[in-house]
Amino acid sequence: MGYCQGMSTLDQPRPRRVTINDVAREAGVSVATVSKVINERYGVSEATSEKVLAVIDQLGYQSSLIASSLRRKSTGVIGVLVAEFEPYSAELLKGISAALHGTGYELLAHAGRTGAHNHTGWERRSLSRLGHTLIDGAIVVTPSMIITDETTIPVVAIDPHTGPDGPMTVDADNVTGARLAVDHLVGLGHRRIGFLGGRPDLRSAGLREQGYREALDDAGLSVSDKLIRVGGYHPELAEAPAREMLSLPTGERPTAVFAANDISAIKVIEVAGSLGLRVPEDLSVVGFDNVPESRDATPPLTTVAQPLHEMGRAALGLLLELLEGKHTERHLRLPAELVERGSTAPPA
Amino acid sequence: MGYCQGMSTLDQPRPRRVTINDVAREAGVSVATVSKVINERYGVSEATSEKVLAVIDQLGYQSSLIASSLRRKSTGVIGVLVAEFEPYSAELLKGISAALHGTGYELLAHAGRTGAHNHTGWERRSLSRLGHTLIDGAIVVTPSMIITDETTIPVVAIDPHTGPDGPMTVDADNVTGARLAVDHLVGLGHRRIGFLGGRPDLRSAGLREQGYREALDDAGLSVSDKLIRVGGYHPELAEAPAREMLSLPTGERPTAVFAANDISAIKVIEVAGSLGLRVPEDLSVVGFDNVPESRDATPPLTTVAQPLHEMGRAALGLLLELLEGKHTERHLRLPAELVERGSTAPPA
DNA sequence: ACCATCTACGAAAACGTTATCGACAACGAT
DNA sequence: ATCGTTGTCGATAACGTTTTCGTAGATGGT
Repeated sequence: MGYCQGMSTLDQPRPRRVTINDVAREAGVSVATVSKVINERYGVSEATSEKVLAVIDQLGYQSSLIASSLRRKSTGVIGVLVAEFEPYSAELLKGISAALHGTGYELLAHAGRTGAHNHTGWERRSLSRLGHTLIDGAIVVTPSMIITDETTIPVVAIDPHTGPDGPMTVDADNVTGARLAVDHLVGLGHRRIGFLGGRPDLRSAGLREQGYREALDDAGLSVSDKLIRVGGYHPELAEAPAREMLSLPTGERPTAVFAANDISAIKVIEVAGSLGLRVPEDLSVVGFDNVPESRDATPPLTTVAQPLHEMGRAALGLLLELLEGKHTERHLRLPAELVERGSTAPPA
Repeated sequence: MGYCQGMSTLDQPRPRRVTINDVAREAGVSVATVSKVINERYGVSEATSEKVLAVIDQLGYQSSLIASSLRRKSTGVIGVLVAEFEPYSAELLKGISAALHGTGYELLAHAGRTGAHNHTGWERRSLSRLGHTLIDGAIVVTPSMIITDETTIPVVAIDPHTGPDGPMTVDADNVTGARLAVDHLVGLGHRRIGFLGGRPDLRSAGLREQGYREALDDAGLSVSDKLIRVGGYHPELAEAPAREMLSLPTGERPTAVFAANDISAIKVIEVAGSLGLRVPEDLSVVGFDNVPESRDATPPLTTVAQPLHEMGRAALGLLLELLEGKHTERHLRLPAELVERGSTAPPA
């Protein structure tokens, strides 16, 4: 019996988009001309240009990114793929976002393995889904896998670079960073320095161990397997190895421990306390990452900081240059920095 | 003289997009049919559907979100506007991102006042720039201003709601949260409870003060202006008022302080220490927000937590319902929760 | 006057989809 | 046979831009 006619008042009538056509008609020119004015193309007189701009202003016209993206073949959006929104990626995002200002690009953040969907390789799927269409390029943070360059769009990874066939990368100098930490301890006079490793599947963990070994070598100190333990990125995973190492008989027990990440380092401090060891008087501890918690630990943790902000900025820089066709460095390595706080002191 | 022909080998020839046309040709059907298959529209036989799907798979076809966005008038992207990527917004993003799984929507994060561009009202500009085209709807986090509904797209704010004319909102129950904190202190036996306010321009700060006053009233305790100080969201801004309050003569000095945010609360603990007051023996302290630092303070801070994850999820839920035309609640208020840690105890 | 050269502009063809609508065949019912 | 009906399918017109290319008019040199 016919439709309910009153319904139409319910959906508030959002005003119809004002298109380039409206502007053209109002200004008495063709759409082509309007487009040229917008994009500051050559070939339009001063007079008409002003007139068109006036109309644009008056009508409040905004060009449709979607339509123009379709025509040119780029969207002006770069994607950032992170596993999760935690402080580490947040700081990177901050750097990227800051560097984005004024470039005309937008940032599309995509979190991968939220929830139970912890399938490795989510990066590849996300990239192929978004990359074909929505984004011009991507920055992927600590990928769970090697991104091969088979993707449609340029990619730069924030990750230690592996081989010549991998994607472009930006990372902090993990080896030198670790050496900074160990050199600091050596400089304080420590001779028995333990190492508590990080997540074994993370390449950065291996590099930090390498830095540890190199630093000891250079200092003429021997590397003892008894002082090296593998840990993880969770407090629980660090507890047992930390306790083992600190329970060695005096004389064998390290006077200082370098942990591959702050989470583990803080656990070391805790375990030390439970064993009656004072930090830093009886045991010095250095971490890596400079997570927010490290500042508030007791004592505040001496640690190695990655220049996350700059890394984000650099990654974006690389990506943009790639998008603009300039061929540049394929790998950028930024220096890590030692942050001296209260958890280190000369040995007793 | 002709062009340099060798150049073409330099730009690696990214394979031409495979379009819906290629699929149609290969499958021996029309593009319309392919489109119907993709979108699971009614009116295509089982046989052709399978054939088309096979071809799609074989060719690795991915439909262009840009083109389809142009045709339908929606992009399947929702934008999240945050002032900055800090733990607070990161947690919200996490919730939103988790809730996004399976909806087919993507998340476009946009950070507003990075760098020196701290103009209030950036939300409006960002919304009008993105909203017209790139995103279907937006969630804006603690806007610096009231978002009027004049925007082209649906918006829900994560913010205390103000009046009937504002946008849809989701927030934590600041008043009840504050009452939780004060009730806790009252329950412990405190009678002189101080309040250290937050950033005066934040509506949440006012609501927390209101909760403080209500709780005292209900407990039959008088509200004394001498025990109320205005602070801010920076440690420095909290120091002077905290020192004033704690320097009152014994008998007037509060035995407990409720601070409108953790930053200030931690400063209170610090100041207390410098005045020779032990926490929690001589002074109980409760904060608000449950920032990461609160867990690592000494002693660990008792505080009120906002259910950020759920708030993000709820905001997205509201937005999606709005996008799908269902009219729902315009304002959602989620309960805050008291997190009891070590900074509170009965008075001496 | 005449041609050559510019400049300013517009018509029209893309870009890759989706939605409408009409065509056509097959089929059952009269 | 005739007439709906139903079930598949394809032409085609959008969606709002950008870009190419042709053309008309103005300019300048002989």
